Parts: sequence; structure tokens; C-alpha cells
Amino acid sequence: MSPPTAPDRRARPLRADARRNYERLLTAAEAVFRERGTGASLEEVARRAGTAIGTLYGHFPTRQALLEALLRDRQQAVFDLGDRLLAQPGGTPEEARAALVEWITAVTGHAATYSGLAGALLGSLDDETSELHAACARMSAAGEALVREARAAGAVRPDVTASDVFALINSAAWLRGQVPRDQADRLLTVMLDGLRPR
Amino acid sequence: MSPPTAPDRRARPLRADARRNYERLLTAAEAVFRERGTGASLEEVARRAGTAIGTLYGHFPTRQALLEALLRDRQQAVFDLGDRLLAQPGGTPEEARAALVEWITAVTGHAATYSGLAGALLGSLDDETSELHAACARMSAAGEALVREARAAGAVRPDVTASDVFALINSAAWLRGQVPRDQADRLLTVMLDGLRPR
DNA sequence: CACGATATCGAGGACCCCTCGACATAGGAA
DNA sequence: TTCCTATGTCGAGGGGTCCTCGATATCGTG
Repeated sequence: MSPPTAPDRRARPLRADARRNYERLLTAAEAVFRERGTGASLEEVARRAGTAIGTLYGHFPTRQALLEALLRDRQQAVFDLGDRLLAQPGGTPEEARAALVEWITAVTGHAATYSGLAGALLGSLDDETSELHAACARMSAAGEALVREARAAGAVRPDVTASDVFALINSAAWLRGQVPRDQADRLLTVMLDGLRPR
Repeated sequence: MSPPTAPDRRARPLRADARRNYERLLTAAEAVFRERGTGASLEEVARRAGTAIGTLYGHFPTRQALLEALLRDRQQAVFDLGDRLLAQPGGTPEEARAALVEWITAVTGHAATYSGLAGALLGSLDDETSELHAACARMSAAGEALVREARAAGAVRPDVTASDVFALINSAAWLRGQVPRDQADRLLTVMLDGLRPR
């Protein structure tokens, strides 16, 4: 059943030129996506990296694969935050709410890294084929645990689900790409208040 | 200063074939935008209307002009609702809040007509060159009056502006294009609750 | 019915997506 | 060191979209 050479989970190291191009592509993509959003031209990315378009596709078969590689470190930081928040006490309503608010704020910031990212993330949640799916699922799971604690402590309205919170986060992040920062922050506060029990 | 033939505000009637194509293009655009969102291919629209692409551009110089024509009736209905709500009493907090909630709900539905529309509307608010600008400004103005009344009645938090409400409406509409309808509705409720004074 | 004024048409230039066969080269084996 | 091949890179090319504009067709009036 398994191929002649067992498919190593850990990829063999890239050739030196490949590693170099990989890094250049990531650097270029970071700049281009920041300027033009996640829908930006991939030919522009390759051009700015000084590689041929085929090289880009060689390293990143899809736009989402590129995005995933670009976000990897940031996503790890978000996961770490989730672990940290879940390790904290969180017994009182105040604690539980503070943890959830910190989580929502952080993930909103993450999803607002590039314009267009929020939509991609939200869309990846139930698209198993997306390279972003795993990360979304993991964020969603952490959110779920925090929502459960907050609900148990009576710190959020009982009809709100983890999936609602994830959606709300992404709509707040979308807003950050559409309106001035201070306004987006104010509206995030409004949304957070809306989460309180009535 | 004015051109030889004074530029009639009311356009002269279209030629019969032109009128026919205009209608066909609108019908096709309605279908295509509904299926694929406001970013859909205009060549597809022309194709489906059975006209050449140049004919489409002849009638609608920009995508937003097409969108504006497509939305005209709906937008009128929204304006009418605004007038009606403003004509109502609205003295008590309950009345003022109910009016604002009805307005927000209606505009959210409007902005969710096609996926991508919310972003276009929000972006048109401070882009005078957009064909959607006038309608946005008018909706914004109606919202402003309703927010003012609600605030005077103590029915919304005092730090929230009309522009915030317009932004919130559009983020709720954006959500409607990303998640199931019932979830979007639930989250609109959350946002509406967030608007209450603390 | 003829003749503008109005519209329509669609090729074409510029850009983008993505694939794939021809070509280059890093880096281990001899 | 040299050679060989797995691993990478390249970029033309097919297919798509946007938008323009000169050639062409059609409406509707005098």
C-alpha cells in the first residue's frame, strides 16, 4: 500500500537554491499581501521575489498554501496564547470573561493581518481541502474551550456558540480592513459587549 | 461654459434597441451577481444578456454604475423606510430603539443582497467618485438621524456614531455572505445588544 | 426612404491564473 | 575532481478577465 520509499513525514531538506527562493517568495508575498490584500497577483509576488512564476507554484501549489506558510509563525503565537489562557484559573466570571476577551482581541488582530484574510479563514473552517483548515480548526477549538468556561461562569450569553465567536472575530477583522483603526476598535468593543449575558 | 446643447438633466429616451439591451443586461447582472457576488465577470453578464461586451460598457461605464442601476429600486425602498421611521414619534427609549433596530435590520438585509456588496457600500461612503456614493450618503444620513434620536432617548451607548452604525451594518451584511443565515441573524442580535448603553 | 444620430460589435492590448515540458544545477558518489 | 541525476527553475502558452475604440449596423425622423 505504501509507496516504495516510505513517505517521510518530515520533508527532506530543500536544495540550497530552493531554500533561497522559498524565503524570497515569502518575503515578497508578505509585502504584496500587505499592500494589496490576500487576493493580490501572484505574478507580482514572483516578480518581486525575482523568480519565475513556475517557481512560486512549485513551492506553493495554491494561494492558500502560500498564505499558510506566511502565517505559520503568527498562528503559532496565537495557539500559544490559547494554551496560556486555558491554563489560567478562570473560575470567576471576571477571569473567564477577561480570558475570552483577550483571545478574541488577539485572533481579531491576527485575522486582520492582510485584508481578505478574515474571509479566507472563515471560509476554511469547514473546507477540509484548504491548507488553512487545520489552523482554523485549532483556533476554533481553543475558542470553544474558552467560550465553554465563560459560559459556565455566566460571563457570556448562553445562546452564543464557539462558532459564533469565530464568525464574530472575523467580521471584526474584516472591519479593520474597511474602516479606520480606532473605529474598528470601538466596534469590537460593541461586539464584545453584545456577548455579555442580557 | 455650458455645452452648445444644454445638458438636459433628464436623459433623452433611449432608442428601442438600446432600452432592450439595457433591460437584458440588468436581468443578466442580477442573476450573475446573485450567483457569484459583485465581483463576478462582466463578460459573463454580457454573454448571458446576449450582447457584446462593448454594449455593456456603453450602458454601464463601471461595475459600480451597473450595481447602482441594479439596486435603485431596493435603495428607494430603504429610503422610504428611513422617512417613515423618522416620521414616527420615537420619544420613548423603546420607540427610539425599535426604530433604530428596524433600520439596521433592513439596511443589513439590503447590503447582503449580493455577496461583496457590503464592502462596496462601505467603501463608497467616502469615495465621492463612486456611483454608489450618493445612495450611501443618503442611507448614512437617515441612520444619523435615527442614531441621534436613539441617543437622545438614552437607547444607545453615547460613544457610538452614525458612521459606526453604518460600519456595523455592513459587517453584519458581510457575515451573511459567509455563514448560514440563522447564525448571521444571531450575530446581528449580538451586535444590536452591544449598541445598548452599558 | 434616405440619412444622421445612436448603438452595437468584437478584436486587441494588458493583465492574470496555472500547467508543463525543456533546461539548469546542487551536491553526493565514484 | 568529475559526472550524473534527483531536484529545481524557467517561461511560453492556453484560457480567462478588464476595458477601449474604430468599424459597422440600426433606429426613427424629416
